[in-house]
Amino acid sequence: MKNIINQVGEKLKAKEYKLTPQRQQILEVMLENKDKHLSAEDVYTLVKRKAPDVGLATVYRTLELFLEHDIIHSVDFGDGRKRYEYGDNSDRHHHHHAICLKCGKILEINEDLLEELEKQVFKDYNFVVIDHELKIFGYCGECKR
Amino acid sequence: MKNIINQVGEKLKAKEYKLTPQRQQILEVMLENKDKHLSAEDVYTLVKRKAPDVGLATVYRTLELFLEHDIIHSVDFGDGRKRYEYGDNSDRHHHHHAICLKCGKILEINEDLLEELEKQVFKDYNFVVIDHELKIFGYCGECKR
DNA sequence: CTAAGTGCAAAGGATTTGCAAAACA
DNA sequence: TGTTTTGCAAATCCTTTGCACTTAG
Repeated sequence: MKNIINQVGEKLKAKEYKLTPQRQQILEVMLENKDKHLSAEDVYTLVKRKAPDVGLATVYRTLELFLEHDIIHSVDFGDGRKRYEYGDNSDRHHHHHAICLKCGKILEINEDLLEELEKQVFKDYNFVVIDHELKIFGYCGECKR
Repeated sequence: MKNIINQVGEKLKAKEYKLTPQRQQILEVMLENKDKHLSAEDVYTLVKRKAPDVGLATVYRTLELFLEHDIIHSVDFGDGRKRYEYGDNSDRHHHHHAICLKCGKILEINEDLLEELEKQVFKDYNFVVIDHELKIFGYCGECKR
């Protein structure tokens, strides 16, 4: 993980940004929670545990910065807040979410099931697909009866 | 259209709700803009033209009511506000959006391209699909070069 | 040293809510 | 008449911004 932090540090430095302790802590939190979908508030709470002095505004500003540099990406489950995940957008192309309507659990669907569909959209609508975002709603194994 | 308004009126009355003039105006606006994706503010502006006295809160409350009764449904393009369309959720199942990254135009993709995918998600993840929502990002015919 | 980054508190935008007045059934 | 519904304004929630202070490089 140290490795990744350094890599990201280089990535930022290359673009005239500083890798401050706050940014590093926020990055660590994102790395430690790769599988979660953290809201800004969640990140704030987690970072506070390591560094009680960080401000919420810094968290927002840092997430925005990471977003611009494709260090993280954001998803929106329609619950009124953005959620963030470590990893760049190219991952997202092959990574969708199934949201359980009963327990709220979110499954990662890690296949790209939409290649065929993209071709079809191009053919039928003359629309060049760059990215897509798919949310699936239903019942997970535990909640269906 | 009168027809549809009456139908919806019955639908509401059957459930102990009243079809007030305000609600009727809001419904008319939704019907006159089937193809658009109106925000609450948009609806408010349009309704004001017919009935200058309606309040924004009433618009929000009415949209919420219509949503609960499957008269309209909502979509979220991630721009920080909900958007509303006439038609119930069963339409949505066969109705997706392609969003142009350059001009912002939104194309309706009116095919269900995801039947196969639903089967696969059930098989691979033991997840019963009730609904899905697909957003496609890219360049429309006019904007691609 | 000095531009970039920070924390705080205040501002912002979308949506919700409390409440007294108004209106449907 | 008795609930519902309304309009208004205030409140709320998430996010952004202004500003004086601090810090990384």
